[in-house]
Amino acid sequence: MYIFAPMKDTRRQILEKNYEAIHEHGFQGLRTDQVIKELGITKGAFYHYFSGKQELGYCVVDEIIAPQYLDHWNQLYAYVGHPVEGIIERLMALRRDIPPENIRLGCPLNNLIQEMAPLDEGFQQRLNRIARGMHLAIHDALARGQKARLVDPDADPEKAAFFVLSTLEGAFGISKSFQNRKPFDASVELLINYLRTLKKSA
Amino acid sequence: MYIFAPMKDTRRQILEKNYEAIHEHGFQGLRTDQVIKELGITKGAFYHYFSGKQELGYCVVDEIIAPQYLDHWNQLYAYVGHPVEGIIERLMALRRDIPPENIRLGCPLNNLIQEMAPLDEGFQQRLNRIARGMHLAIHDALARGQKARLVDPDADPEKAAFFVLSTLEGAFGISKSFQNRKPFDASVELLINYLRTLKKSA
DNA sequence: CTTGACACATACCTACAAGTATGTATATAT
DNA sequence: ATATATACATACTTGTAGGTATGTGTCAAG
Repeated sequence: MYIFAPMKDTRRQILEKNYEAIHEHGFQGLRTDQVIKELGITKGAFYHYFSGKQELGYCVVDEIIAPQYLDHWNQLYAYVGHPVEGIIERLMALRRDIPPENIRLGCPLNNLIQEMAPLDEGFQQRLNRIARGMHLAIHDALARGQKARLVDPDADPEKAAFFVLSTLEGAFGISKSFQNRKPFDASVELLINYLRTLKKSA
Repeated sequence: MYIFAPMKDTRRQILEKNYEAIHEHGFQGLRTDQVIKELGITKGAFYHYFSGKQELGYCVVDEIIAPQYLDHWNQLYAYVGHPVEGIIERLMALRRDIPPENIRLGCPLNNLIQEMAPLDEGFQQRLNRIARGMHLAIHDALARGQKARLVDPDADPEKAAFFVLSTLEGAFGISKSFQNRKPFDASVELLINYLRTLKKSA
């Protein structure tokens, strides 16, 4: 399968550099020629792999952003132990591994949602598919916990999952505004406190 | 002071239409000529009142967005009663009065922060001034509550205020992604539950 | 009554960013 | 050996968004 190596390489490079540029300037602010220059390639290469800017954007979402987020949260399904602790562990992993870049530039997923969701149906659907995947993973974890009588039966897994998502994405946004990770850390900390209250005190 | 009436009118119209357009397309996606056309005016009028697109953006933030948010949250200082109930009341007012438009298009403040904060120092400072104002109002309410022994003394007003802001802005973002107000309502509901736990059970 | 400031209107300019058309080297299949 | 597909490179086109330059009507003050 050597044959496909060079193709995948160039295409992947285009995707990744554009991903970074989108993270920095947003999709509307993305200048494809600029990225092409930085990569030391030409328009020929770009338009050989992508029909245009829009399709490139879709591919960045599908092939770079979606796997990142879904892989992270789908690890909940493999977590052994109290489901609530699983969610907490995912949040702590996030807080631990967050690059300073993401404080300055925010969460790539959140950024794109805020910018593109109302403007482009294709973005909207792709981005919401990711959000739904994250919501489902958290929802399922809590529901499993309830079945196993490990989670407060009065809790509403759907609402709680929305709450977690909102606070998490909001935490990125507020930290970006303050250019400081304190808001992020504080929000995640209090979110974790809330999650602990869902553990059945039995 | 009749003299300034016609001036203020046109300028205000330009500001408000552009505010709406920014809400819809973002600042980078804003097409000033388009708005000029819709208003039935010409470039002469626009550039008479604003030196360019950037200054227009700054004025929209300062003269439309900032007052909206700061007026809302500064009402906390006038609230008589339990400070935590004051915050809850502000959240419920928000949930009650939120136009469907803001579910589709998101929170104008949050949108601009995510889009412009890392791109333009002027936006960053102006937008963060608003966020700091909101944070301060909530922080002060909780601190007053602690002084009056109405709020759990172990609570951290600064962190709690960040938590409220994160969840609230995040709730807008997630609802925008789902094109549905359920995530917003759920997040605000659980946030209110959390705030009640801060009331001293004395 | 005229002079200057204000509040616009009209016409023009131009830089850029997206996209297109076409050429070419290499490799693979037949 | 030749045809065909791949993987790019080069040069060109084109719409447009932001901005400029300049003209004009009105009004108030001196």
